[in-house]
Amino acid sequence: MATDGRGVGVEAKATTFAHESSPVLYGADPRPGIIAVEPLSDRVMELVLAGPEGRRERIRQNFVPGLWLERRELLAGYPGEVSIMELAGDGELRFYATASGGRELDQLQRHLKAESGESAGRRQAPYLYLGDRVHLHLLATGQTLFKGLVFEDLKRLAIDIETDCAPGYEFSNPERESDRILTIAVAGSDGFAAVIDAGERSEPEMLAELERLIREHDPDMIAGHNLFKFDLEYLRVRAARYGQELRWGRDGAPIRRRPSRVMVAERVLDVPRWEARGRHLIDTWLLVQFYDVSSRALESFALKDVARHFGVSASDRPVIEGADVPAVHRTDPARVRAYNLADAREVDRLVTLLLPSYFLQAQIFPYSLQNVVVRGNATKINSLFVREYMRQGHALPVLPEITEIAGGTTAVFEQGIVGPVLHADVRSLYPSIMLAENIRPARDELHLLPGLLSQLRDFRLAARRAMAAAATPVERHHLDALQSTFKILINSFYGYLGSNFANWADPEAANLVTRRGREIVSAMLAGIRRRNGRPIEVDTDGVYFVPPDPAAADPAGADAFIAELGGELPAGIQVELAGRYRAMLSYKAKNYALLDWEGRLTITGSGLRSRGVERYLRDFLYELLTLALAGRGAEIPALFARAQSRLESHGYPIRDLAKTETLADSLPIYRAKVAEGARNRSAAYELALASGRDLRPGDQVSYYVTGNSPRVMVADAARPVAAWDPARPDENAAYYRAKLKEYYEKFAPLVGVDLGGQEAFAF
DNA sequence: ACCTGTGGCTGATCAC
DNA sequence: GTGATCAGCCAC
Repeated sequence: MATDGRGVGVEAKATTFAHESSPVLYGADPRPGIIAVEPLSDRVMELVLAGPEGRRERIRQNFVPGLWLERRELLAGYPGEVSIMELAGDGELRFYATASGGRELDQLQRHLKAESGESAGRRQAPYLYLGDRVHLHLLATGQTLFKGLVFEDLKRLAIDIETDCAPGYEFSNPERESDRILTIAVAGSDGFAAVIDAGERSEPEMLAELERLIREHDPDMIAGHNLFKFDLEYLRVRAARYGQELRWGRDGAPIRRRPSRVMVAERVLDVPRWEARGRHLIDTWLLVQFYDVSSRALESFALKDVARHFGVSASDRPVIEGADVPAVHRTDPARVRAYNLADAREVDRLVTLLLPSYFLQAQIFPYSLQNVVVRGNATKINSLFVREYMRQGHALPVLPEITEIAGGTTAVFEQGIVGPVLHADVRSLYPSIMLAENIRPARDELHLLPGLLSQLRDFRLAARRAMAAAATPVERHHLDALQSTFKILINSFYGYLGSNFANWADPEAANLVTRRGREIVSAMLAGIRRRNGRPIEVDTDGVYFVPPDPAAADPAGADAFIAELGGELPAGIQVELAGRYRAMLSYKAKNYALLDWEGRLTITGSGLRSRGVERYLRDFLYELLTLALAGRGAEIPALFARAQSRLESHGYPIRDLAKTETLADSLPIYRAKVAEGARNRSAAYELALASGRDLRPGDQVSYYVTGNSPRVMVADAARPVAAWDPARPDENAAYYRAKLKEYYEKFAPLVGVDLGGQEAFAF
């Protein structure tokens, strides 16, 4: 084995332009072809490198970890070996201390914690310790993963298992002897696919065969849907039955598991972390969680629903009407195999859709692929600052004090149905303000932020231009992934300024950005009004308004109107026409419905389309709004009557009546909060507790309401959807009818339907 | 040990 | 019944 990999040939395909040459963005070490970085021991890192003809080589590097200190005196009395370096500049963290190995660094950190009484990461801590060794090594060396490679250079293997379930139980449990693994399907990017079948092998033989396949195909990444919470755990527990481990590491090391939390927007998920040395483990369920933060379009996170959403359902999937498939055809081995293989193929297609953006980020940020996925954008941007300040021997500032930051303007000026409507939007409002006014963090002595931001903007423009000129669809796809990744980063810089846990955050600068934003939007509103337009609703960087005359609603007229508006705004601020609509229902702030000129309806806002609302109500509202905005309001009472009678005749599938909620607290914490009176009881948690399953934050519970009265305590009357029996439908029709009626009475008058007679007098 | 932000709406529960 | 509070979801 080589001791230094610089001579290793890399079959890298050149990307279209030289963005990777920016050391601040990509790190100062251009070493290409790094597939993975793994701690081999306390003092040695192992790099997996792309070699000729798809081969993989391994080299070793010294690992010299360090941490930052405010004062030398903190080291007083520390018995271990430390070498200390004084840094330039005004930052408080002005000493960098290196230890001889990982264990020694942890020991040093414990000393500092005891000495200062503060743990790392706390605002007052006089030191900065980073526990992620791969991160630290990449920071210190300026290396990043995947330079000079394209996504397709990585060898992928998708995996999925089907398991048995004892009669009378709703879920498989690996601890139950009978609930053995039925099949294991694998599908590789090299076209390889196979199903390991319980009909042909004993369970330990199946596990050994899987291990052999992994060794043979030697994938750089192993992916699965719910891999972390289900498949790996299931395989591990079954393997343990036979005294086996899952030796999936590149060097044959067993995979390791540890508990972990992942923050996805407002949610905290309990997801264990798994490591297979020298390979990346990818859970598409987790990728989908992050995707959904911006799309909010997924009905469920189950593989088949997600595959359908992305249009990647495997064509060879057996068609089964109605219910969940595994339960139906577990008894039919051929179907289990086919279904299982379809799952694995879908997983691989999801990986190719959702992972490339993270692949590109891993070329930039000094993190492992797994951590690039789970770390927040502000944390990742912080790492760029740390890396460059470190390279220049510059001191780091401590975390700023927390202050309140005011947000964007939100307002509704008119409610009800209006039209036609234009949507004017300031292009990249906050980044544009930051660039136009040269807003940067006060503590950024090296002036990194303005450079990074303008560089990213230029790279993005270059990528978009190259995209337009791309010779092949594959190249265009790469460039699109690149430009959209840059866009995500560009939009993260404002959030960075306001972040609570970033060394160069600057609440004053963040407040300046939002204040300018409010001023710009208010200037835009004034411009619309001066031209006799009617603003309907505004949110942060965009305005919906009725133009002054019908001609301005035409494409040409709208463009001209928007151009005039834009002409009045400060230099560097561009207004664009974000949409033209035939009609709009303005309901409340951040809540509206739009009908475009092709007759398509889009609904926006939690009050109108939350997944927390039962599907039958959402569908009813969708149809109601479609009729209302199309000028067919007279048909709405009949729509209501149809839905009412359908409820009476149990005509809705239970899925349409059910609510699905995501658990946010762990069950013990929920119980404690309820006991203290800190929160109310809630149906989802009560059912989770009653199920006896090990449900965690991030898991979902679907339930419906039983009983006869419209006024029931939901937390008591709820039953799991899986317990619903079509032969004896016990859903509370009175409850669901009352909810429908409330909805009707709330929205019908808003869209101009006269509730008439008794209904009207009921007020 | 980990963590980007503010603003807004609704339903369920519970105290009054 | 009413209002307060919490939790959950969503827009940007």
